[in-house]
Amino acid sequence: MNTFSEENYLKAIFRLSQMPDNKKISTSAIAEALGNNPASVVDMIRKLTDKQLIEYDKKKGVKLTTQGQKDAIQIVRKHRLWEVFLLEKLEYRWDEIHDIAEELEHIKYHDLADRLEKFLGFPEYDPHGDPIPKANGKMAKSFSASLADGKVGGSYRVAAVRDTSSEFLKYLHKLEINIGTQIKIIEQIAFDHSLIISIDNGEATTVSSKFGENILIS
Amino acid sequence: MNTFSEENYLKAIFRLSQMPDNKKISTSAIAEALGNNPASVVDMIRKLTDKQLIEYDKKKGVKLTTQGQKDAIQIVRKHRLWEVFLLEKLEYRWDEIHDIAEELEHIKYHDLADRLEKFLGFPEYDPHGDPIPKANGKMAKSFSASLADGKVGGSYRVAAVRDTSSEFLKYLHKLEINIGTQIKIIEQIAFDHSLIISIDNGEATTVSSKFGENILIS
DNA sequence: TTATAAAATTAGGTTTGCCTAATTTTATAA
DNA sequence: TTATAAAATTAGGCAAACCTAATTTTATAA
Repeated sequence: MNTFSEENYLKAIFRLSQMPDNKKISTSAIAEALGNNPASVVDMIRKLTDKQLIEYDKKKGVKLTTQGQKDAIQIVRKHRLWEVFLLEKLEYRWDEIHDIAEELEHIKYHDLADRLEKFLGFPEYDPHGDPIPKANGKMAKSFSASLADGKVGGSYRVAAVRDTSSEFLKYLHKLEINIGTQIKIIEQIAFDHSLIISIDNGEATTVSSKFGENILIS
Repeated sequence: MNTFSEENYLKAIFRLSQMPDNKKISTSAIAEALGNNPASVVDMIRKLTDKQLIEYDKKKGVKLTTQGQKDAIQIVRKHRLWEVFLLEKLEYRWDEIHDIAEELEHIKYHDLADRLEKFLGFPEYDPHGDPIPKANGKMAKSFSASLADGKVGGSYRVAAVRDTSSEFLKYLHKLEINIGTQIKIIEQIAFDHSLIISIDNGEATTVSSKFGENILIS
C-alpha cells in the first residue's frame, strides 16, 4: 500500500500527464504542483521508482508505470466520488468540496469506492465536470477544448472547469456560471485575448484569457 | 489542530476514562490500548501535557483537561456518525465499520460532523449501541450493566457491545445476536462464571464470562 | 524489611517526508 | 562559444512518532 504522501505524488503526476500540452513532467513541475521543494521531489522520485510506480529519465521526465497509473486512477476515482457525495448528500458548496475530498480520497478499505459509487447511483461526472473512473480503471475522456479556443460569435456549453481552486469557483459562482451554463463569445480583445462574453444570454461581461482557458466546453 | 496520532491518544484516554472500573489511566494502560510501546506513550504524554490537553500526575495517572475532553468527544462523535453512515448507507457489515471509521474520524472540515449528522437523521446511537455525542458535546450515558452482572433467570435486552473488535462481532453474528436481541440467563457456572443462555428463546448456549462482560444490557 | 516483579522513564536510534544551502548539470541567449 | 540563468541534485538537518535496551522508580509479596 502507498502512503498518503506517495498517493499525492501519484495523483499530481497523473494530473500533469493528463494535461493537453503534453509537456515533460519535470522535478520542478511536480514541486510546483504540490507546493513542495524540488529537493523533496527528488527524494520521492527515488522512492516511487524503487516501488516501480514511476519511471524516471532525466531527459524525458517522470512517467507512471502501469501499476502507478492504476493506483493513481483509483485515487482520482475516490476523490471524484467523494466530491459527488459532499455536494449532493451533505450539500456543501461547489468551492468547498475539493479540499475535503483531498482527505477522503486516501481512506482505504475493500470495496469502499464501489459501495460509494453504488450509493451515489453510478455518477459519470463529478461536480467539476471531470469524468469519474470506473472500478476497472476506465474513464470517459476529459473535456479538453476551452472557451479560449472558441470562436467569436460561437455559443458553448460549460462542460467542466480546469482549475478547481476555491478562488476560481467562487468567481464562477459570482458570475452565476455552473456546469451546463451556456456562454456566447461576443468579442475577443486582440491586445491580451480577453473575452467579452454573454452568460446565459445575459449582458456582456469581460473575462481574462486565463479565465477562458479554465472553462472547458462541449 | 491535533495530529492523527494525538487524536488517537485523546480518544484512547477518553475511552479509558469512561470505563466503569474507574481505574487510574497509566502509561502502560494507554500503551496497551493503542498497541504502542510504553516509551512512546511517555513521549506523547509530554506532548499532550504541553498542549494542555491532558494533566499527568505519576500517582493519579492521566486526566483529560476540559479542552482535551472536548477534542476527544468531537472525534468520538465523528467516529460514531461515520459508523452509522457505513452501515446504513454503504451497507457494510457490523464487524467491518469500526476500522473504516477509525480513518474517517480524523477528517477535519468545518461543519462536516454536523452535516453528516443531519444527513443521517440525527441518530442517537451508533450501530454498536454507543451514544453519539451532540454538536455541543453532550451525550447520553453509555450502557454500563453487562450480561455478566445479570441474575440467573433474568431476561435482558442487548443494548450495546463493549468490545467492537471484528472477532467479537463475528462471533455475535454467528450466534445471531444483535442490538435488541433478548437474552435469558439460564445458569451460571460457579467454576469460571461461564453463562448458559438462551438467545431470543432459542436453545441453551454456553458463553464465557469474558463474553458476558462485553454484552451491555438495558 | 528486603527481594522481586512490574511500571515508568531515559537514552539513543529509525523512518518518513519535508526543509535549506551548496553544488552540479543542462538549457538559453548574447 | 561562453556567460548566465534555470533546473536538478546532493549533503546535511529537522520534527513526528515510533522503536529497543538500559535504568530508575514504585508496588507487591515473602
